Amino acid sequence: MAIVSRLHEDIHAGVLRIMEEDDLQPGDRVVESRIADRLRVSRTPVRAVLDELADEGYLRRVRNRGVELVRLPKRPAGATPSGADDDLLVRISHDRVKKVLGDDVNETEIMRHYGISRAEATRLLERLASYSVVERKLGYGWRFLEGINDSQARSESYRFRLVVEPQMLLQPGYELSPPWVEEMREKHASFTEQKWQQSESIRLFEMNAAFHEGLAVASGNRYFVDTVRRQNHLRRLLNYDWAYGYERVRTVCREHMEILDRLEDQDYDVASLLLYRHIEKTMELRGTLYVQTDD
Amino acid sequence: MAIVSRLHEDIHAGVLRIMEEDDLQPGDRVVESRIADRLRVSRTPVRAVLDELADEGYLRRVRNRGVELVRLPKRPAGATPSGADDDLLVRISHDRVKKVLGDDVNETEIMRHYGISRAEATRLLERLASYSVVERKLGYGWRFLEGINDSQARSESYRFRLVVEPQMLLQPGYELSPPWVEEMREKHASFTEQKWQQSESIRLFEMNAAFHEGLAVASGNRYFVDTVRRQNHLRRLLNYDWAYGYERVRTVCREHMEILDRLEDQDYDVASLLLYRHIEKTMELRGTLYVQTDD
DNA sequence: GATTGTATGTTTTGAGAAAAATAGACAATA
DNA sequence: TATTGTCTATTTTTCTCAAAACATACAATC
Repeated sequence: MAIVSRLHEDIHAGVLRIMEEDDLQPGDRVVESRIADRLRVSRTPVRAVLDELADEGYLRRVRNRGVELVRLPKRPAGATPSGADDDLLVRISHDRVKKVLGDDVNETEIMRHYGISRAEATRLLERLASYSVVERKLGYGWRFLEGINDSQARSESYRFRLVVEPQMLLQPGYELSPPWVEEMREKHASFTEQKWQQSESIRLFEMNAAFHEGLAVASGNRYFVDTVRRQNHLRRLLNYDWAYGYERVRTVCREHMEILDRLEDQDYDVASLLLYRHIEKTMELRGTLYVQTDD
Repeated sequence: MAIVSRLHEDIHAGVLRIMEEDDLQPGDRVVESRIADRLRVSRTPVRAVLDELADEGYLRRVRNRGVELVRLPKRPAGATPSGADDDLLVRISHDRVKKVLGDDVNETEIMRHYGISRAEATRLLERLASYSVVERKLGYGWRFLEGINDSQARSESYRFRLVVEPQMLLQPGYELSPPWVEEMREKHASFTEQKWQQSESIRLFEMNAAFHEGLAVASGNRYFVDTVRRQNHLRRLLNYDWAYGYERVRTVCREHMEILDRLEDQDYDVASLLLYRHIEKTMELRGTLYVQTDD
């Protein structure tokens, strides 16, 4: 009855989220069909996940009465929502940078190298193609686009973001969701308060990505959201090291908070300008830094 | 020996392009291995395409001497580069708008409805997902994202383009390719000179898409290019009718030419502003038009 | 009357074999 | 010596079938 499929993982996360959202207390009943409806899924896989949670002791199954909450499992604060697929995507990109993979690859090579099925290999390569990391050759095989990791690609990405992100704050009807702002403030605080460790860099990256994505969501325009999300994916593949120290972490957090402050005051023009400067500054730092660290 | 696969189609187009680029004259030899190298493909499929062209009488095969050009096949002026896959993509979107397909679909349904294999159905749905037209449900099946065709989505698209497209003309190092400008001028001229027919609307759409994409390419920034390309794909799925008359066609062509004029004069600021107004005007026209024609 | 438990039908996924298509090597030829 | 013709190995695609996973209907239970 263990968690097997993608669906089970998703539902597992979904059940936790719903129980939190509904502020369920120990003893409250968890209604299987409600959850299924809200996740737009049938009861079958929901039931399996509930059984799983019952086995782990978080829920209790009562014959013919369904399940009731025993205690909420705590979600790790900076839980990465990325699936197993994403990890492989990152691994492939890194192996490319480390020259483990050559300019050209074919599906069979990926299959064997990472021990996955052909279908998976195809899916991965297609996703990498959608991020312009690889492209399909006319015949068999794929090739990595040159300059994946050079300062050129990075600079293009920043210039692109400089155009898009500040403008999305100026869209008509721009509106942040207060709970999201709340959550962001908490997460940022946790970084400035505790001591900085290199091992936190992934969590920091994810928070950063979530910040920019959230700003896009508030524009109410799906194309801004798509765009920011794509750029986040791309950055996840390329900028995997946080090469700066604690000072930079503090600065980033402070700048993010300033932007939120302004947005909450509906001072969109200033917020937009601050976001512009924020991205610009990162671009400049990257520019100087990567001269040394690149391959 | 007929053209079978995607690769053959691509190579067919590639061979024609190369022969044009190299300005080959009747009697000149066509070197198989050169073409294969330039297209980054092995000789095998190139050979098949050359045989095909020989069968059609454009090339002549001489035993142990390869092939020589007899006459260049003329490419239709407004050739649509879209494959058979794209047609189905459009059909599915339209069937959705016409309510032939419901909110939710599954792969089997698509398979049966369009008489295609499972693999194809999956591919199509995944592509539609990459354009945010459908999304995978957590369990089995896919669902159309609401508002695919309502004025909301359209308005979001225009607002997004208003931000991105004018700015890309202002990127450092912006440079149009003279041959491309030349080609565009010719194509536009062909529309203003001849009588307007509704049947030309697809060709007009493709020219329009190529215009905007070309402006992006000149920015030298892959992310602008990706973005414009995605928007073009999306518009291909949604705005399939050119609902305006000849007057509007002329206006669009004139505005495009004005933008090219300014760009060639390196007057980027004005070009950017003109492009902004151009998109804005289209947005306003669409807004009034679709109130009547939308479901 | 809503919810759970159970059974059944559908849909998707996965693995493996056969077929199709492509890449690459080598000899023959001009 | 470069290019073509020919042949073989490799890769990808397609198909089929079984198994897994999911959706749904219906009876049982509170």
